[in-house]
Amino acid sequence: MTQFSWTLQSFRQILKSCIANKDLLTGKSLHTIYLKSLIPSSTYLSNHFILLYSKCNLLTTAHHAFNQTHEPNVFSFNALIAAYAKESLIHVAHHLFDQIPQPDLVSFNTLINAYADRGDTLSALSLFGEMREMGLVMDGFTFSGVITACCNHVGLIRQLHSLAFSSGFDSYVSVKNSLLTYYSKNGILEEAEMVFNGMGEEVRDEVSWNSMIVAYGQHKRGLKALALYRDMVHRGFEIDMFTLASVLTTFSCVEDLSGGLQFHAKTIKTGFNKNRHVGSSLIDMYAKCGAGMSESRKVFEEICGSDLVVWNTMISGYAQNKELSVEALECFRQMQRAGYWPDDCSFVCAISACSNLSSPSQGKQFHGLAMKSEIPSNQISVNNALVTMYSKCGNLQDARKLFHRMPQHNTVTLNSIIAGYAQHGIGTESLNLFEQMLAASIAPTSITLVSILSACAHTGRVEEGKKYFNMMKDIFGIEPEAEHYSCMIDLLGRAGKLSEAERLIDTMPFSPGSAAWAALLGACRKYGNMELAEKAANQFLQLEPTSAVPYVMLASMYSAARKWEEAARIRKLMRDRGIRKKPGCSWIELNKRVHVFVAEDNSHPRIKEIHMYLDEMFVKMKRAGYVPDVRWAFVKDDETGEQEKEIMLAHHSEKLAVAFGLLFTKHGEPLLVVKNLRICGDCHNAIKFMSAIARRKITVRDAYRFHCFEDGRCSCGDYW
DNA sequence: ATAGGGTTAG
Repeated sequence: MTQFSWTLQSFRQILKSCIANKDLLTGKSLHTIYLKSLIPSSTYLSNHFILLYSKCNLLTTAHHAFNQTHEPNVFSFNALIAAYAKESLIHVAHHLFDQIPQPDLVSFNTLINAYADRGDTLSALSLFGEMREMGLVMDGFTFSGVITACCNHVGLIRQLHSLAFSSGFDSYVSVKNSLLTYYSKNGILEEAEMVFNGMGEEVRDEVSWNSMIVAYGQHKRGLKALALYRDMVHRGFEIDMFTLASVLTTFSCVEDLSGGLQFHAKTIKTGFNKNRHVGSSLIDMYAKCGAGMSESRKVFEEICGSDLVVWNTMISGYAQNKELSVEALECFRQMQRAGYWPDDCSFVCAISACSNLSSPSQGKQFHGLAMKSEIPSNQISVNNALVTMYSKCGNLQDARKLFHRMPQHNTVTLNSIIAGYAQHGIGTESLNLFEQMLAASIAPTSITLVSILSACAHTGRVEEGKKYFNMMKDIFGIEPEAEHYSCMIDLLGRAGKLSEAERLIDTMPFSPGSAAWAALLGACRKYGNMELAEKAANQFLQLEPTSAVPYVMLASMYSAARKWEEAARIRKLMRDRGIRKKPGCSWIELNKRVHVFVAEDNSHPRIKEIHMYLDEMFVKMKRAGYVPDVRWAFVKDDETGEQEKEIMLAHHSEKLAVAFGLLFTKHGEPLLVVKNLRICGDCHNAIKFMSAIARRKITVRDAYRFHCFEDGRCSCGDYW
């Protein structure tokens, strides 16, 4: 008898260590021995086999072990429910839950947490209600789980807060910590602070401190976050990878590269730079603080055993540095080759890279791949990225189709489609959707307003723009930011209301940024207001001393006004200061390859044919009434003749790209050309003629909006 | 109970 009980006990002990070490091999042989042995079936042992298989992600085996359990108890059910919840098979988990004769606290907590993970607030809450009706005892885990499940609903969080208070559950630090976290995530820093301060020194633990650091970072309070970190060090708290990762995200949020560099050194000293969480925070920090991706890459290569999130951080870094979008897609493929399955996040980043590139063929490929991989939950963000992708690839029809087919919309979905219509100059649709949004009581965000105001600006809707701008603070509760003011200055200036635009810039509640002055400068150019242009250019230069934009603008304005000496003076100034015009660059996709053209650059292999084609085209265009507008030729010296200027114009990158497209695609096929800067005025006129002569639909996406040329007309109605 | 990745504008 003693012999036998010793065996059972040794079984228990070995099995426990197998679970702790995820030692499947030993565990499985133990299981075989157990089944064949004469040991009477023990529910306790069976349950631990279920746990083992669940921990090793062997769901089917775990279920099989459950079926072999002679008298499954609540513990057996709970173990299996946790296994299914881990695999996101919540329906099965709930079905099992329903079969438990008397679910206990752990059963409820497990299922509530599973629903919280999926963001299913309603199901979590109904379980919580059931518990209360049954009078079942709760604990801190129950509350933390329900709070997590309500993470997007401030109202519910407040209610849970007061319930926790009245029932005494707020004495659990974990409950306070999750309240703090979710108040902050919902944008209410004050309440998070109140929870943190209300805890008092003796209650706060590392989790509270780390959570509060993250909260300050999320609200761009970099100094506060750092002060808190120093306080932690001062008080002798252990600085672990949680703290380091939390502080690093703060640097990303406030784009503080020098602070980030200092912390990088700290992570190397402690060896945490090789940790996945800390490492990906470092990668993200470098990517977001404008250090380019070379630093990120170095960190990436030092991480011990990367995982999906680390890869996604790299992909997203490349995609966010827009000019590295090709590298983003390359990184996605590297990840696949390394054996990782892309998740929704990987797809969002890759699709966004396709939007940056205006590469419809690759975008479509990712669309298909995402559909095939049946991404669980959060499909909505993949679809949002796709809506933008189709729109930015000039295919508003498909963007709209997808929008209507989507099973669910959120604010980002609406922002995306509203922006799509705005960029295509279809102001009516943007405003319609916005009104629908308001009617459905969906709160617009600051980004929605940027899109709406720019939709008004692109289509000359001055009164509506003013109306919405004035509603921002009082009706929508959105404080106008620099971007909104720039839109308004653009809106007014473009409509010829220059003095009103100037008044707005002078009466802004904070000092205007470079974008505001650039908008005013653009308007001055359109209306030939030299005096105001000088002022705007000077202000702009103070903020961005290395930019070529104001020089180029002023020089061309002086030339247009036939003030040659002034134009020459500006060009000399620019030369003397060593400032160079950012080269215009256009690209077009053909047979899944991107062809890039730079003005005056003859490196494309087919450039001879392109020039010949353009020569012939110009003859036809001039016959149809095209007159080259040499004001748009940016000459470097002052002796350039008219003839030479015309040739320079003819070699602008957008004309080269369009000509290439016309030459090498099937007749009738629409073209999409993308330009890094704003389209030039002469090209805008020329492409109208080209669209009529070649009978093609030609879409040009510039840095600002879409121009869709057809039959000699542009969709912008020449209002740009 | 805390830490790493995402979509929208300009």
